[in-house]
Amino acid sequence: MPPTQQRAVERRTHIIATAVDVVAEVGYHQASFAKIVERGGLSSPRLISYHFTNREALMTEALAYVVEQAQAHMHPRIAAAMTVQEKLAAYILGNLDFLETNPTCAIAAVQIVANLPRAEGDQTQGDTSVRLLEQLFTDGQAAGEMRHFDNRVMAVTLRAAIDAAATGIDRANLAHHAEELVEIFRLATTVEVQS
Amino acid sequence: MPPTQQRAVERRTHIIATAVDVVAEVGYHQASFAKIVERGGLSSPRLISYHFTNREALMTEALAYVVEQAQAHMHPRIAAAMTVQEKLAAYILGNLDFLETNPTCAIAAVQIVANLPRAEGDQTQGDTSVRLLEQLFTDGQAAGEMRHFDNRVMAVTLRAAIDAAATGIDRANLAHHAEELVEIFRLATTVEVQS
Amino acid sequence: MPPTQQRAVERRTHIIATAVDVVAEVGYHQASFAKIVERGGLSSPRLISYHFTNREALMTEALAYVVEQAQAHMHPRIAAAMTVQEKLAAYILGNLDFLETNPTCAIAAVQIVANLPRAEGDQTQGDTSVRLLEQLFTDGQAAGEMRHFDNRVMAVTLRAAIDAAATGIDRANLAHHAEELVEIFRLATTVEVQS
Amino acid sequence: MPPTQQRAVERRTHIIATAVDVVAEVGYHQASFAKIVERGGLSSPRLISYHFTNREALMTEALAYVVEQAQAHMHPRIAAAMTVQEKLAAYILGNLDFLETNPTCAIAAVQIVANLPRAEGDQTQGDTSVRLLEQLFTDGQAAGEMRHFDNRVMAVTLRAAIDAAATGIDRANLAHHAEELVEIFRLATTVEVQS
DNA sequence: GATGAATGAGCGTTCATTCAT
DNA sequence: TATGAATGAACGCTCATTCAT
Repeated sequence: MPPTQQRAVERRTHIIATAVDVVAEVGYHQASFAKIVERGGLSSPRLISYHFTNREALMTEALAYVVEQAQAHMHPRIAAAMTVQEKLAAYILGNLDFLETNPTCAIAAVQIVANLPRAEGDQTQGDTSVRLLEQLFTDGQAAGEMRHFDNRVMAVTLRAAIDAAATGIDRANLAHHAEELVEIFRLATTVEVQS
Repeated sequence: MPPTQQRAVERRTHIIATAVDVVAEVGYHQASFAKIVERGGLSSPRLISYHFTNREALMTEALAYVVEQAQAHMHPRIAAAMTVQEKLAAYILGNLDFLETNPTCAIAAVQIVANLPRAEGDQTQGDTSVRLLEQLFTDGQAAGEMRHFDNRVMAVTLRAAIDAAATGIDRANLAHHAEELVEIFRLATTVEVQS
Repeated sequence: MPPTQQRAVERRTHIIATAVDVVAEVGYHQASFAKIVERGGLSSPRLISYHFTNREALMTEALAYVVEQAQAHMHPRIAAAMTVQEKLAAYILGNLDFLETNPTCAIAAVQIVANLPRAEGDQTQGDTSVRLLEQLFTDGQAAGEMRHFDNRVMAVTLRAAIDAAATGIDRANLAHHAEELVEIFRLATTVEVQS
Repeated sequence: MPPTQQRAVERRTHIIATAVDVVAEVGYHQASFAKIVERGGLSSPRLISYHFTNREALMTEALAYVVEQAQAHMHPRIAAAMTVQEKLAAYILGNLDFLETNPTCAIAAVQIVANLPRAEGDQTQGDTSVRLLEQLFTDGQAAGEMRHFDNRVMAVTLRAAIDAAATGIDRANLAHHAEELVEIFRLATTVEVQS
C-alpha cells in the first residue's frame, strides 16, 4: 500500500498511527518493531529506526499524536461550558466520547503514559491531565460550586475512573458509563446540602 | 539462604514471594525468570520451570498468594462493620491500609490483574473483587442505605480509584488518601437528601 | 566435533580458545559471536551468551587464558637467569619465542589489551607487563647493571617493540628479530663506558 | 558552519578532517559514518558516500592528509640536520613534537595504518615511514656513524616506540619522553666503544 | 527433588550503502 | 552538487523453555 520514496512526514505519521494501533492491541512493551512493521505493511524494522531515534522516541511521539487528537476532540466542549460543574461534566463526557470514537487511541495513551520511562528530573507528580483537573477543582472551589476536598486525590481518582473505562470490557455502553461517572463526581464534589 | 534439597512447598513459596517482589518493582512483563532468579538467589531459571508449568501459571499462583494475604488482612474489619456504608468504608480503609503495610503485594496484584491473559471462554466481566463490590452495592441498595446507580460502573470506579492509589506516588500519605476516598464514595452512594 | 551436553568447563575452554583464534585473525571488534560460532562449530551464538555474561567478560577471560599460557612459557626462563641483564634478555627471547610458538595467542593478547575497555577507576597507568618491566629496570639500576633512564619510557618502548614483532609480517625470522631486540635493549640500558 | 552548496574541495577537506578527529577519538573500526556525520554537522551519511567511493577510500585519503601535515611539520628539521645521528634525533623529536601539537592527527594516523586493509598484492613489507627509516640507517652505517644491525628490525622498533608514545597516556610529558627515546636509539645505534 | 547445559526465536539498534530525486 | 528516503545484514543480548542427567 505505501509506495516507496514516500514523503517523510507521511511515513512518520503512518508509522505513528500503526504504533498506536499495535500498542492498543498488545500493550506497550509487547508492541515490538516487528509487529508494527507487519501491521503497517512496512518493508523492514529499519524503516522505523530510520525515522525515529529509538523506540522511546517513537512512543513519545505516538503519545503526543494521541493527546493532540484528544485535545481537539474535547476542548471545544469544555470551553463552551459556563460553570465549573458543567466543565467537569463536559470533561468526563468528552473523554469517554473520544474513547468511544477512537478506542485504540485512548487505550494506547493509557498504555504509553503508564510505561513510558520518565526523564530524570521529571518531577511531574502526576501527568498533565491530572494537574489540569486539579486546577479545575481549585476553580470550582473558588467559585463556591464545589466543596472543599483534596484536589489531588479527587483528580487522581477521576483520571483513574476514566482510564478504567478505557481499559474495561463493557465498551459497548460507554455513553451510559459516562452518565454514571458524571453523576458520581457531581455528588462527590458539590457543596453539601444543609439539613 | 535457601539450602539445597529444600522441601518443595517452601521452594514454591520462596519463588512466589520473590516473583511478587520483582513484579512490583519492574512490572508484569518485565518480571523475567532471570530477574526472579537473581533476586531470589536461585540456582537457575530451570528451578522455576520445574515448579511451575509456565510463566502464566507462576503469575496466577502469585496473584492467588497476594489475594489470600489481602483477604486475611481486610476481612475481619469488613465483617465487623454493621451497616453497608460502614462496610464500604471498611473496604476502602482496609485496602489502603493493606497497601501501606504490604506495598509490594498490592502493586504486584494490580500488575498481574491488569496483564494476566484471560482464558479463552473466561467471560469474567470483571475480576473477583469487582464482583464482590457489586454485591456490596446491591446489598446497600436493598437496605435503603444507597441510592440507585449502576453497580458495575461504581464498582469498577472504586477499584480503579484504589488501584490508582497503589500505583500513585504520594504513598507517603495513604491514610489521608483513604479518608478522602471514603468521603468521595460515601457522597457518591448515599441516598440524596430531599430539599 | 563437540558433543552435546559437554562438561561446562570444557565448553568454556573451547569457546575461549576459539575466540582467541578469531580475535587474532580479524581483530578485537571484528571478532563477533557469529564468527566464533562458525569457527568453533558451535550450535548458536546463544551458547556463548550462556557461558559468559557478555562479550567483554569473554574477552577478559580470553586475555587471562592467554596471559596464563604466556607466563607458563616464559617464567622458568626468566627465573633461571642470574643477572638482571640476563633476565631482560630472557624476557625478550621468551616473549618472541612464545610468539613464534603461539602466534595467535600473542596477536590476540595485543588486540585485547589494546581494545578492552578499562574499568572506571582502573587507574592502571599501563598494564601489568609494563609495570613488571619497570620493576625489572629498577632492579637493574639498583644492582648497578643498568644506567639511569626513565623506567617507564623504557618499559613502554620495550613492550611496543615486542608487540610490533607480534603484529609484524616478518614472522618468518622471529629468532633473528629477538636477537636484534636483545642487543638493542642491552645497549640502551647498560652503563656507559668511560673513555 | 558549512553552508549548503559548498565548494566540493572544501566539503571533502571538512569530511576528512572530521574523520581524522573521530578516528582519533574512537578508533578506526568504531569511526562510523554516523559518528562523522554527527561530529561534522553533516546532513546525512549520504554526503560521505557521495564524496568518497567507500569507507576505505575515505580512510586512505584521511591517512594521506595526515601524513602530508606530518611531513610539512617534520621535514625542515630533519633536512637541516648534518649528520645521520642528528637526523635520527630530529626524526624522533619532530615526530613527538608533531604528536604534541596535533595529537588527533598522530593518533588517527596510527589507527589507520594499523587497520587499513592492505591491497591484495600489496606486498609492502612495512609502510612508507618504516622504509624511510631503513634508508636512514643504511646511510648511517655507510657513513660509519652507526654500527651494523638489522635495519628493518631497528626501523620497526623505532616506529613502534614512537607510536606507543602517541597511544600512551603520559601525553603530559612528551618532551621528556622524546629526549629519552633519542638517548635510547642513540645508544642502540652508535658504533660500540672499544675497551 | 533438583539442576547444569543448551537452544530457537526474538529484541532494538547500528552498519555502509543504494535508490530516486 | 547535494540530499532525503530506504534498506538487508549483522550486531550483542534476553526470552521462556526443553534436554539430559
